[in-house]
Amino acid sequence: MIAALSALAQESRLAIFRLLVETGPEGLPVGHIAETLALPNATLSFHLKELANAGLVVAAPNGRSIIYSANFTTMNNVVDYLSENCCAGASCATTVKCKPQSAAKAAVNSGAARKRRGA
Amino acid sequence: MIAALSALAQESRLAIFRLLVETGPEGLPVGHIAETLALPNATLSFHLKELANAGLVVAAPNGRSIIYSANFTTMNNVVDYLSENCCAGASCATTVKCKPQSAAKAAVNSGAARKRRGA
DNA sequence: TCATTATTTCCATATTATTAGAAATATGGA
DNA sequence: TCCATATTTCTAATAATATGGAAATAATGA
Repeated sequence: MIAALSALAQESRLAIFRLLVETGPEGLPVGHIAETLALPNATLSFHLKELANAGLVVAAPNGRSIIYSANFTTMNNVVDYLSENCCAGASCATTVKCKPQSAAKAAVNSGAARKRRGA
Repeated sequence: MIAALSALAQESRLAIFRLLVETGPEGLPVGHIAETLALPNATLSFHLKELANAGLVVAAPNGRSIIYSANFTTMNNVVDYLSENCCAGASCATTVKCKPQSAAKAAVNSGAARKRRGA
């Protein structure tokens, strides 16, 4: 749990993770992330490793690229944990779980959802 | 947002915050927290300042003590933000918000809720 | 005012995180 | 095999965070 929170508590990594969540289950190659976020290769590689260690992202080699994608299961666990420790359980117990990836992606692509993510 | 995540991404601070959430809105004096968690004064003071800077706890001087309590509003914002960035919005939009403090405290004191918090 | 209690600030030290250039590795195609 | 592309590892510098003893501050009551 500390590992996941720690991984997200960093500007670049939070940006990487958000990008991957927005992208959905198909993920993105490292080079594309580097270009989008203007991060040097070594720096990005370091942060991706941190995210992967925390189980927040998953790597899938594909030809000479490596595709990274968000791990929604881990993120659900984080949100659940914080909900329970914030709200002390019962009053947040009706939280609706995240749909797995295809549903999540559809949600991302809706305009209303996108608007709120700027926060 | 980074500040709040960063504040929670540390063993001692997460323990402090959880203790204050469990305690509820009446909060605890610093000395009581120090004793419960076996933390040296200076160390605890440092971590409480971090939590306060992140807006996760609030300090209220009371006689020669200072009472710290959890700030549920900030924590709700954190959970909301992560829900939107994890679940990409729509599928988590029905999340029930935490009741303010008295309700949260009641929830804490229910056995079922307590059981789940061990995670 | 003085003693007591509660907490913070000061300080030094130790540990861990972040950054990014350059070299190394791995893959696929000519 | 050789080249180009994609990514990681190596390395080292810098910065930030964590720790806790000791002194300082603040508040209460005698």
